[in-house]
Amino acid sequence: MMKLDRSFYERDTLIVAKELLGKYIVHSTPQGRYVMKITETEAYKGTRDKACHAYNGRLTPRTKVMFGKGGFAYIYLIYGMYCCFNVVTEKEGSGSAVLIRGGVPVENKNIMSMARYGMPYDKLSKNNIKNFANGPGKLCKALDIHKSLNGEDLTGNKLYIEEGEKVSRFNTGKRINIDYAEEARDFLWRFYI
DNA sequence: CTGCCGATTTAC
DNA sequence: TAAATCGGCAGA
Repeated sequence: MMKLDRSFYERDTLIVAKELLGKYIVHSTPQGRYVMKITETEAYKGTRDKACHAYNGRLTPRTKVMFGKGGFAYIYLIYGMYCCFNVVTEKEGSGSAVLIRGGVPVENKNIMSMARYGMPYDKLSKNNIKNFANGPGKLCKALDIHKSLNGEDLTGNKLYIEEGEKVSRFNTGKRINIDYAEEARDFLWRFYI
């Protein structure tokens, strides 16, 4: 399947966020390929977006990757225990990214189930399956994505995104858990299937 | 250096 | 409904 190249990511963050729906995230490891279809994204649009870590040009060791070229992984630790996986978008200096908020397993469900729940996929309850990766922390756990992959080039061979399934319809809503972001709180920058 | 708090998840 | 849990960031 076709890997997305730099030009895909170096576009408007809202467009990238929408077009990422249905695409496949691939984490290639010695244990195999962890593959998930993206079902939920949120756009964080640079220095003018009060919900974005790069708001007001805040350039710190953590946000540095966001200010780089599009098509790199921005991965950070949240609440001291969960990772969030983002795709850096637009041109260098923009400070924009798309948060991958949810997905469903596509291939190698067993190794992902082991990473997520510590048990094989066919042992999972209906609830386990429903909650497999319907949140950014859960998705990272299932894909075995951790902070050491921060800054990884998504046009490389370790962590990348492939063409996936065609998505004809999707929903739009407010971004989750950014109540502090004043007017930006109401932007409809969350997209989900 | 100190102190607060978060783009969450899970258990009670 | 609230605890878990700690790195990042701002302010002193």
